[in-house]
Amino acid sequence: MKKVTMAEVAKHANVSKSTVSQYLNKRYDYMSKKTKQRIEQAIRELGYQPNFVARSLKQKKTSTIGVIVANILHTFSTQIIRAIEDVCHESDYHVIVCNADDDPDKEKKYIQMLMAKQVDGLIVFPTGGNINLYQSMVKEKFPLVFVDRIVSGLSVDTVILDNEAAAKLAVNHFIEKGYERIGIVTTSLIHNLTPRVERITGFIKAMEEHQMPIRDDYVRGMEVHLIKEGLREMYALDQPPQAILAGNDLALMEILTYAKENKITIPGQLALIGIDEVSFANIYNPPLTTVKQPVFQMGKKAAELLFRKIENPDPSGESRVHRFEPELIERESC
Amino acid sequence: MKKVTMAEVAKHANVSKSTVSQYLNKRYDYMSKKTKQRIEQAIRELGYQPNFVARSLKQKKTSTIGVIVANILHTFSTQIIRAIEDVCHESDYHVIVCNADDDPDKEKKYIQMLMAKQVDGLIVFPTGGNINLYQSMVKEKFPLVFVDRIVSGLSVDTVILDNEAAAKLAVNHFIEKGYERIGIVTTSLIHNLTPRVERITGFIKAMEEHQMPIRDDYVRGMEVHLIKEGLREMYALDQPPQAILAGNDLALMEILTYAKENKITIPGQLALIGIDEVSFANIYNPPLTTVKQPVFQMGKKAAELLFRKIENPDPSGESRVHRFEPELIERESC
DNA sequence: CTGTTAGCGCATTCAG
DNA sequence: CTGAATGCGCTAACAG
Repeated sequence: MKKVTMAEVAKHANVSKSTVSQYLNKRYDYMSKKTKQRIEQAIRELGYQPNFVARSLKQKKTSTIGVIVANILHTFSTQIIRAIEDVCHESDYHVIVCNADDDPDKEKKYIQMLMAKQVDGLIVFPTGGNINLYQSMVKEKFPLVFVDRIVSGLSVDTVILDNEAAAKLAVNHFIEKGYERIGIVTTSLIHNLTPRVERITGFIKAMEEHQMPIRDDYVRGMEVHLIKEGLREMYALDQPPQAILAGNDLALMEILTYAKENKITIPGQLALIGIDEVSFANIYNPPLTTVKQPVFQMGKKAAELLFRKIENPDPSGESRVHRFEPELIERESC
Repeated sequence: MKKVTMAEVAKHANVSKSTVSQYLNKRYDYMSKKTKQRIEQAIRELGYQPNFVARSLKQKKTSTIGVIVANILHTFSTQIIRAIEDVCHESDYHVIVCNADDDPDKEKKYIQMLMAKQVDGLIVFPTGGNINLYQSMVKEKFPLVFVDRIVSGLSVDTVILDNEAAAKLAVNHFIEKGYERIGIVTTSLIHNLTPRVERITGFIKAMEEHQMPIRDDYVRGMEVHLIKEGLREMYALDQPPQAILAGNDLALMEILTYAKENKITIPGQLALIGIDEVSFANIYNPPLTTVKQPVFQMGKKAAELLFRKIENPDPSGESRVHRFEPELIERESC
């Protein structure tokens, strides 16, 4: 493990450190051809690699951003991460990803860790449990973008799906296909997370618009491991639902498992639509009708918003919510 | 964006910087209660956050490792990454993930970038295209661990599946179930990547052990987008295979798609086993028999090997290949 | 127990 | 066109 420094390169090339520095930063304006070549040669011979850490310290810029997802088990999270990474790599930013695991304490720890590491900005899927921390970040004008969840009363740019529209798309499709007993199943609602709440709201609104009755029995938000039990209860009703909207990919997996275990045919006995695209939607038997989020654009937008904040900090601190439109991909499960 | 420094904390608490530094590094041994409290208070009042970058520069340690995967589209890659991240977060390391996209040039760029960023070590799924670079890293004793692929002639600890065993497990299962016309389909072999080559070798050996004939027609390695065409050719034979081993998850997806498009029933008309576990194996119709890699242990092992190298650099530079045993998960596709 | 001194490797004035 | 000087924020001896 060696460590060639700029000083050694300078000595080797018979120039001063600052000349080397200028060379590295492509300020060739007033540099003689000969000097340039000597430096190039010295760098090659010594195998010199600039030290980013030292540069970061000096420049107060690490060219690194942090991404904290609430729960990496969601396909959506991983897809967004990939989109962010793509954009960042193009712009020569590095990305450090952390998974808060739906735990506000972990989220807090990661935010502090990443700030201590002097990341230039943060994209977070907020758990919602650290309002004070978020607030202080806003106050200090730390570049911050939220994804997927709205934290009310806070001025932070937020990239999010039009969740109500997503649920409506699904409900309308169910109704078009002639289904009447329609339900929605999603993961736990106890934390009032935006997507889940909005999807339920959208579901209810869409049903009302069509004058369809809404049965509480058919509207369920439960922790993942309780979903199967919830489905059992629904199926124990005298009139179980004919169609179910899966609020997200995790809920979808549970419903699929339940259907398989209980030999419920899809779409014969149960019409199914999932919000969130899943890798196997196309090849499943039957292929799964899903409501797809424009993940790549959303990730890209989040990164771009962050870059803008990093590169020209807006003193006004204005922010807005950027909604993206979902799209129904009709396949055969409904 | 403020930036409270240690100096300000020191001034605020009426002590010197080094005392604060000692406090932060929990060297309380010879510190008076009062001083300690004053420092604590100053930190709280000022909202001081230590600057990792400065510390890293001084200590020549960033507590960050880099992971470069050859191709992040493989489930295996993402699973290993998750395992590595879990282990690292426990040990307070950060992880920067890069995707070389099977491109040696990208790989090279990322290796250099990460080393410039002074990561303490690197876990890489080598593309195999940068032997010289790998060699110079070894020579400089830069902490390095390879995953999934062996680079011959290089002394680097490597974590890898016993790929031959994986293929044998599958072949044996096919044979037990009475299949005779058995094939293997995997992604392109032109780069001689370890897993693919070894899986084919394992396949052939297992067939030979059972005195089964090996038809070249049934042994195919093709780029992902050509697999369907390859399958078409296999099915145009007078005797198409009755059983196919999918060499990895990408190949499996293609086979599944082809089967669906051509209404080939599984396992009725085609028995199928995939190497690599996929998220939907359990809920697919039929549930998919797979050969599973012990991903978590492999990721953990890779991280631990790297930590050991980082923490006590072994002057001998010895290294070995760490093989992990695959496991057949029998479901219903064979 | 606490303060002083010296860098880590680099970028940036500001004189030559 | 080039070099000397200064400091980013922190740690690490070494003195008190």
